[in-house]
Amino acid sequence: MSLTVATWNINSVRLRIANVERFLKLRKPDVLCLQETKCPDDLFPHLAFEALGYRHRLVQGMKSYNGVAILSKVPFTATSIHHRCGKEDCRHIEAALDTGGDPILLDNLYIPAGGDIPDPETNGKFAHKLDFYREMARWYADRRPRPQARRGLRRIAVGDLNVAPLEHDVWSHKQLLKIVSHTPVEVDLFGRMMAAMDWIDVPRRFVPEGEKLYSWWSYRNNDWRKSNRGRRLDHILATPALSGAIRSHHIDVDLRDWKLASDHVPVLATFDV
DNA sequence: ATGGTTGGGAACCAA
Repeated sequence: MSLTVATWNINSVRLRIANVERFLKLRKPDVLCLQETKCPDDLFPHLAFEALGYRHRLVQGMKSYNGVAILSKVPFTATSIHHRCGKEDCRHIEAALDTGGDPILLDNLYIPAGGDIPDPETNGKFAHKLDFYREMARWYADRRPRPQARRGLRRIAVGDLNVAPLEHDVWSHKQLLKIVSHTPVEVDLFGRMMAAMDWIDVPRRFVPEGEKLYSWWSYRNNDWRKSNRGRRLDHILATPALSGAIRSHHIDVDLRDWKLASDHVPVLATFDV
């Protein structure tokens, strides 16, 4: 079957529920992973998703900040809520998608943004971000199968990872080297997390590293398209077992122009599973 | 500089 997974930092699911519905009707992903829902679980707009056929939902939200949700047409069996760095701040949930055969494990991640100053000594938010990456790298390393079994491990990780790892994942590599999201220490830790599971960077399968690719544009630009000072902060990763199943990707840039747009746009990938 | 949330103004967070 064809499996399309979408990830979107929605920056308040209640405020932008009409945009979410419009997107789901337009692209019809099988699974949508949201970050920054900013919505306690008892207020989550379940009915809107139920009405569009997203009957399987895993939601972990809190008041004001963070929050992640997996909305799926595909049934999932096992689910996990992960607490990271000793906090319960709603940044990582996991579901096992039942697409026939072995389940496909799906991680929905909202990694800390890290604040303004890229110094863990003076900025606790940046320290938290680095700790989160270290914890994820260790967690994936512990789950990486032995080489002879690696063929079988089907896992997808998506989300707002708040790091733009490649030179052309930002509008100016040189000018962002000291800006949080593109500093060498973050890019190194991103690489360590990638190596821990042998992750494939799905969009970069289709877009060469020399081409610009963004999923986020600041609200603080008058004309985001004209200035085009973007960054690729939202990612879709897949294990080598899914390498031959990757069919296509799409970054829904035009949604940045919708009324009441999020500063992030959806990233989608389609697999033949 | 802009925007969301909370809470009823200003602070915190986003990146």
